[in-house]
Amino acid sequence: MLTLFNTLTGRQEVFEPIEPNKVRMYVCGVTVYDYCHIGHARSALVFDVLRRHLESCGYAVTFVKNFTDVDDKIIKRANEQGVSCDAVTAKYIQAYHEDMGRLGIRAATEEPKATEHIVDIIQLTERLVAKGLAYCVDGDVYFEVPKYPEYGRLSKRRLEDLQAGARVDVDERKRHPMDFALWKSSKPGEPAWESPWGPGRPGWHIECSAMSIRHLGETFDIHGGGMDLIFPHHENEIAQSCGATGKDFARYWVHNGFVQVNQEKMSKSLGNFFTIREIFEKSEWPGEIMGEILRYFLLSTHYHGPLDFSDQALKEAKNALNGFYDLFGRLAEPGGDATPDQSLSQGIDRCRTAFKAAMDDDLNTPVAIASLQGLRSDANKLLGEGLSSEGRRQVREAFRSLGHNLGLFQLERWDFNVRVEPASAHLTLTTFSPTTRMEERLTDLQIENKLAERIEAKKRKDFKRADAIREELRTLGITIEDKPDGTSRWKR
RNA sequence: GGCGCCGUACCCAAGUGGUAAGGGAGCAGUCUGCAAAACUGCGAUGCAGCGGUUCGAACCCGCUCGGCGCCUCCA
Repeated sequence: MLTLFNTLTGRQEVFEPIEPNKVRMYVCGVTVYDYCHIGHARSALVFDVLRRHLESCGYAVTFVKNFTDVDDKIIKRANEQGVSCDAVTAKYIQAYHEDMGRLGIRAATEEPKATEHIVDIIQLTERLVAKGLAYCVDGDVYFEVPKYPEYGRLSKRRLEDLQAGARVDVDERKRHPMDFALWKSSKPGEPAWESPWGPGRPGWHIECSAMSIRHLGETFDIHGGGMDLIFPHHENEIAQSCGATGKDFARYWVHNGFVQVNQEKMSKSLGNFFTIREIFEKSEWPGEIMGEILRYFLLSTHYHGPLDFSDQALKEAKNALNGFYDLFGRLAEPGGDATPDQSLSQGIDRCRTAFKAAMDDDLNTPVAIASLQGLRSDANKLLGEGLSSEGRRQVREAFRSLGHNLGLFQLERWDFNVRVEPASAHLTLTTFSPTTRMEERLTDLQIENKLAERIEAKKRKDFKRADAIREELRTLGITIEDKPDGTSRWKR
């Protein structure tokens, strides 16, 4: 039984979908005017994992994640670069898919764009005007916040408190300082669509209301996004949607915590943010592995809390992952013919049960990972006692199927232990220097040949030569492990 | 000024009333020609501090200290 922390009620609640066996979920995506940073990655990953878990619980999940492709920042960026807004948004939407794809984040069921829903947005705005909840001034349309008495319910704020803290110059044409734009008249050169109020473009909040209603209906199950969206964005979405439909909007509101650097929120103004592609580009590990490391790192903390990003944290994630793939490597080697031990199936069952319980408990991924570590430990012990081929297959399969819920353990091969120089251990925005360049790497065949030579040397008891070969490979980032039967295995 | 979050061992991190999961790093041992990996053992008498409630608190209440976020675009 899945429970989720619901921001709306401020407590963890049992999840019950509106329609049995079906879940409709909307998550606020990104404004496409720049490359995504690791904070975007965390949010995308959290909801990717939520979706995977819902599916593993047997729900048919309709997952909608939008792109905001009309916005002040996009216009600014287009002007700076002397290109059209379309060019800007197309570029960063593609980059989004590339970056998230490298993290193993699956595409949503629907990924609507604001510009494709102008009609829906205008119609929703008209409904609000007709109901007297919105008004038009000089071609702009504003939502009149005091007309919606529930305003502040999600963010637990009172209208009076908000006014006291207002630090922004208030547009005098607005009836109330907190009123927000549904529709903005366009200046010359800006993207514009015809509307009952003249040429203009949508405000930020209205698009999510329009798109979620279009794709999921007026009331749906889960609405998610980063913590910073609670106010004002989600608060405004609720006001618009409920105001227009008179019905409940989303039933469960799920928000993920921030990625921080040195205990501070990553932000452009502080200059302490890392884009996803920069992390991949500067990584000393191959892309597939870096993706899994990042994923493991991002899931090693509960989604609701803050998460500090650092070079060391990444390295710890990588070390932890090494242990798993080390095991998988051994599991891939042939074992005996015996029927798998009973303790094996008990170990796997124990892990499955613990894993499910952790995920059901508000997506407690750190505990879910701990359950996998427990199975790793069990499997290593069984391996020491001589696990059969069938047993090995079963263990690997358990890791693969459970790991699938987190997007982990799907790789066939894991070239790890690429050497890292201590000097590059500080991730100061520009470091991440690879020690072993790809072109310097030995091919598998070259390594096998070296290994064969070393085994010969060992047979001759020429340990000096054997050690020299091992040292030679070690400097190239290859680690050799001798097995009891006289043969060796290697890894990067 | 208002609203809210956080503070658990060297590091990361679970735990929301019943006596501190897990991982990483470290140390010791087993194994090994030597290693590596694996396995075994060691590691918070205490959960920022001080009070209070309770048979019992990291968990509840109060105060203090420290850090952070939101109230403006923001995952």
